[in-house]
Amino acid sequence: MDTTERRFRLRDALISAAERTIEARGLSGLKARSLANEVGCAVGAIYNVVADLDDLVLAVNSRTLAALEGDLIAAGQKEAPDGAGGPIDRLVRMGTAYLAFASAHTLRWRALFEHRAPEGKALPDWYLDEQMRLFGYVEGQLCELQPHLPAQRVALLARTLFSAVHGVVMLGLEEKLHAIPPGSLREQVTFIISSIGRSMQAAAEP
Amino acid sequence: MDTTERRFRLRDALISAAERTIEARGLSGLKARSLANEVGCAVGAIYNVVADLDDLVLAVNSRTLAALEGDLIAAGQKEAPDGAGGPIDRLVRMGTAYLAFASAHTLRWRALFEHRAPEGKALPDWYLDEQMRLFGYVEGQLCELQPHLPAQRVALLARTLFSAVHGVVMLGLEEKLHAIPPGSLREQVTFIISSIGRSMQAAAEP
DNA sequence: TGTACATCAGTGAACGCGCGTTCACTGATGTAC
DNA sequence: TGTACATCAGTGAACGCGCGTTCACTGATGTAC
Repeated sequence: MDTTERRFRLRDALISAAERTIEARGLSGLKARSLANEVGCAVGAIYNVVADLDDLVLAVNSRTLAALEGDLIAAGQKEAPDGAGGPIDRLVRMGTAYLAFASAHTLRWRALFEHRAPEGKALPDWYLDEQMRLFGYVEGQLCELQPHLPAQRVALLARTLFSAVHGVVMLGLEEKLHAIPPGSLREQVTFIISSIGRSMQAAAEP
Repeated sequence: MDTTERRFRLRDALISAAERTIEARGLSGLKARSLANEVGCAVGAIYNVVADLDDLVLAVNSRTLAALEGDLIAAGQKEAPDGAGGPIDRLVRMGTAYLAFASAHTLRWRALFEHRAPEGKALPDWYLDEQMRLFGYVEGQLCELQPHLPAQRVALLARTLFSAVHGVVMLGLEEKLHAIPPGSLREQVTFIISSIGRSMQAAAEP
């Protein structure tokens, strides 16, 4: 086996192990030693293949974003079962998919938001691009809803809509305050998206 | 000076110092040694008066909740300058007050949500009660909006509305993705509250 | 008022732990001849 | 094919740091007589 191939495999194994660990124990449960133990290498070996544990987290988050993106695209393209199929309907399905993803991979999803770039070192461009791409899908729907809105405006509305949904999902999945039954969480996500969506639509027809 | 008086003063000084520290450096910036240094006592003295650093954080959060509550009440009672004054209008003012509080005390406000009870030890009742009280104000407005809704339902809607606003404020104040100008953040908060509020109102008149 | 004693707030060095990262070393792999 | 050598992945003990918490001690304060 090639030497660069070995390196690649180790790196990949580390990312996967980190992914599993974060999924099971959360971002703060990620430790160099147990990671090495899991993939069956020495602690030092990690640093042959990765600059930092932070690097590893970034790689995991990148995978998570990609998976989330896949789900959102699928949800946006899927034809509505009940026949209704405007942009609002697609947004609702995307929101529901977001909730489903967050429910299924809570800790891994939370890691996306918990992770902070270590003081002074900025996030790499490719990572920011991935984030932007996700917002893009929401913006696409909003453009369809209100074709004559300036792009700047659309970007802001997309952020707002995303943030609102995100907030409901985030606090909803927190065990803290008396857990909400999953069914009503779904209902609430649907409710706020269609509320806000209709409101945006109404604003377009004065 | 009485000995219990001295204890009380030290405790109070510690809470205040912790409050200032959290406001300035965030929850993770709170250290026993620098705290002791700030109030001018030895590290050990802290533990005469407080069980834990966690205790201290709880006390600070309690104060923060009280301050926030004060602002929300004021905002809810204040008469609308433009004359409009239904429950939706009051909710909008409360949401704006929430945003203002979070902007003015970002790190202290964030500490409310970052803090986790240390594995196994639950939060004290009085703390949970304080949280509940805050939700109560939102529920009050919703009841006025839809008087015939069952209490359970109102509670859920209040949570949803709060979470949505919270999400917008939280992600809006994050520097991460290209800071949003404060003006448009305010506008967006107003927008989602009135969207959701109108939607709830409409649901009441079938 | 003075003296002896007990209490307990106050002290800060030291303990203990967790953990990321390094580094001198080893040994397998690949290359040159 | 065989031998000598160089490279570099792999090793894991050790370093270093941060930090919450403890604990043996000290000295001020309050109390009893």
